[in-house]
Amino acid sequence: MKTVHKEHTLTKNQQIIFDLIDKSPEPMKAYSILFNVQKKGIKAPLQVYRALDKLVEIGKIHKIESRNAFIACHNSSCQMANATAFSICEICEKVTEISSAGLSKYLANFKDKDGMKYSKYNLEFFGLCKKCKVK
Amino acid sequence: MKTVHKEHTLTKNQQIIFDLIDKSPEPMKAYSILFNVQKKGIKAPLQVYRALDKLVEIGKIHKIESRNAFIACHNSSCQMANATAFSICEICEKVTEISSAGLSKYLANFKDKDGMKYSKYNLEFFGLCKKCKVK
DNA sequence: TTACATCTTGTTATATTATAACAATCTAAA
DNA sequence: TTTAGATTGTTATAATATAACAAGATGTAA
Repeated sequence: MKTVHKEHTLTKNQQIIFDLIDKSPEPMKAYSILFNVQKKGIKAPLQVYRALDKLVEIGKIHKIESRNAFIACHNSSCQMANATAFSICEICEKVTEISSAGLSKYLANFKDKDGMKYSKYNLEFFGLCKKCKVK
Repeated sequence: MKTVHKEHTLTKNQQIIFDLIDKSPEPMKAYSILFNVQKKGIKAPLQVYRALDKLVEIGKIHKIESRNAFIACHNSSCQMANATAFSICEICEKVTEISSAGLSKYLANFKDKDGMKYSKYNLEFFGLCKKCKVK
């Protein structure tokens, strides 16, 4: 029941909700998650939001801010919690996490006009996915 | 009453709401905007959201997705509507629009692993602003 | 000018997303 | 085994956003 690393130990609710998001082919919204886990005893929005907050915090999932939806992290789990990039299809709403060493290096080293650096960022690209482009 | 370019002509509600946001030193939330324009006859959330939608569409304002708040565009107005970058202070919540030719060039030319390019994106950097860093 | 299409408005109601507050329970480590 | 801290369950409510529809304004073309 326990994993080796404490930082990855999920509580029951967290595990249930993570499993659901992880299996979903698309980002899930909080109340859709709630609906799906009610049969497992999670009945209230707060129970969902608390688990989501924690999962985001430890990097197991990410929030797609422009969609108010959540997806599981597949970039060697939890390392990318503070530096995320996604592509979002404006037609089918497919979301893909971008893992590009070049991009993350560029952004982590970016200095604004005051010379300030930022190790934490969220980038959302919008366009058409391959499938929708063809149509 | 009319400006030279039709695409910049604002309706009464749009103008009232844009002026308010433009004067604000910080991003404004929809219901705070509503509260502030009620004395000018804008009484319902939908009137605010409709104006906001239009102002975002034509690039006069931007939405800070992670904060559900809106700020006026100061990058030669409306040209940056589809390619936005901001720095956000995690303590005082100060938000600054980043206008960096290098950054926008890099992101506009970024290709994902499928070779796909995206002309539209939103980037939010998080950190501490100068003032909050000192404290 | 008139008539039409389109856009914008005003309004009520409601949907969706998220948090406050607090008592009870569980868990990990001393 | 006790105690501090995290997590849970629960009710209520706050904050953000859209649906639906009637009425009014505006541009344009005959």
